[in-house]
Amino acid sequence: MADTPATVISIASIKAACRSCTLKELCLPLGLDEADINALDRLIRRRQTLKKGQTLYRLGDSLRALYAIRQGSMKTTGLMEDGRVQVTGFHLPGELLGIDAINTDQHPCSAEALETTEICEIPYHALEDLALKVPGLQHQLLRIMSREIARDQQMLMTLGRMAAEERVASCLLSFSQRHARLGRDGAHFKLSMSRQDLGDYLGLALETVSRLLSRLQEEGLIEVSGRHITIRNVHALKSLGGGGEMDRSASG
Amino acid sequence: MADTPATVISIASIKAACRSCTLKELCLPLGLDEADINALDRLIRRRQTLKKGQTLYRLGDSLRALYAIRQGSMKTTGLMEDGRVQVTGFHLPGELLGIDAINTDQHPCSAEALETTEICEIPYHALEDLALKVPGLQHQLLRIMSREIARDQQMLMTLGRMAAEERVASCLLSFSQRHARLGRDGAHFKLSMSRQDLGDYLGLALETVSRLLSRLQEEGLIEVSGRHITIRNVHALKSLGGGGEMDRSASG
DNA sequence: CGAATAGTTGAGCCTGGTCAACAAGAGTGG
DNA sequence: CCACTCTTGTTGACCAGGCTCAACTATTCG
Repeated sequence: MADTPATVISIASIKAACRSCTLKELCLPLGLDEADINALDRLIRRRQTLKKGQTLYRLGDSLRALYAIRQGSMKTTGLMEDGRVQVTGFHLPGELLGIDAINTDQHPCSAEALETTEICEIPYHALEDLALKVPGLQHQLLRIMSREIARDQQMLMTLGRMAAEERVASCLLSFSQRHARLGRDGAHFKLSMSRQDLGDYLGLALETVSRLLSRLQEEGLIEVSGRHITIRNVHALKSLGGGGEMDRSASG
Repeated sequence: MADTPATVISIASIKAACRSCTLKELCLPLGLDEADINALDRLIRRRQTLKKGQTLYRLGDSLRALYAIRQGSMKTTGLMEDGRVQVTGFHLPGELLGIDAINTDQHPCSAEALETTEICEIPYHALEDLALKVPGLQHQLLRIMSREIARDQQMLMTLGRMAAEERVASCLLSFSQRHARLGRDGAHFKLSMSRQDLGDYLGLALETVSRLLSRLQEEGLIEVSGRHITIRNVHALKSLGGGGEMDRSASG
């Protein structure tokens, strides 16, 4: 079985290559031509698989690479001295992690897999160098960072000005839209995070999240069965949650 | 008086030039050498002065330029359909506005002057082009955007997990630190925004902000006289507000 | 100087947090 | 495959932080 290593490597690298990745229109390669994607490909270190609960990096780690999610999901969390947690984001395939570390070369948050998750590792300094040579890549990188800023600011509004029920509705809509963009059913999905995680994301107690999911179900807007969510009335949900996280994203 | 236009223009452009700007170590020019700063200078459109209440751009405006604050202060605000407001940031000299618009080429928030404010306008597409040629500029741009993401995520923690008194303390510390970085007295400063603005930033009612400023004064941590704030006990304030907005900033 | 805006303080209420008990899944080993 | 345990989720009772409404005071601005 050790007689065809070249073939094995080649198959592996094709599988992981950006140019054959179904996510390339959602990820860094967006807008790049074949040659540029190949250049990007050369720089990407091959896949890494994390199991549920494993961390990709921790608060304070120095920045070595950015990470793109191929499959699965992650959460990023910030921490206060007294142990209070804020989930700063849930991340789905095609999304880029670690960009908040560029400023200080240290990660200001930790990233943990919510389920078995596959990751592409993109050495950061090489990426920056390549971005100088590939205008489309620089642009896409700036766009992704700008999108993250706009998303976070939308989240500031969610936390600062929305009532608890609105926050939960907004969050569900966001998941729904992001699932749909991945080509999945936006009306039915499974949450990969706990009620606690949702509460730490939405600035609510886990009991409140649970109660509000129940209430939204009673109101006929959704159906809940543990972590399985079915959207029953998108319109009513939107009138509560303000259209979800606005995500005038990379494809706009 | 119209007989020396050349001289007048020249003086004006020297005054506005990045290379002679006291803020260059806090702004885009950080880390650039003389030649690169000059290239950046050529691209910057000259100063514009906004009076209190004037807007630099509004939600939905298309992105033409980024803006650096030379003097004064601004707030950026997001809006919900029903009129609820979230202040997404207060901005002091040396800070860059508009980077959240890169993603969609449209500003997702409005920017309004809190007092008489001077602005440098940096045409965005020209800046992106220049960043391809000047590695230090690309890096600084990425850093500034990364810093904004880290700041916003810190703010998510403030809104999601801090009690009202902690939020106010954290906000005051942040102002204090940013004033100090501008070479001003970090222990005594004048707020340029109303209690309403602070509330819209911190996710609180304006009455709550007012009450908590009074309470912090009673507790001996600060002195308040209208918009004049004196920090009396930084340590106690930090133990409340968690060290202010972490701002391991551009100079790190 | 008067009007309008901004800030302070009080009273009462309500949303969402805390504490607690229980139920339902998920993972493990016999 | 089932029993046991541990984790996760649900629901209730009660409490309190912060919001709303309101009256009053202090500034700012014309």
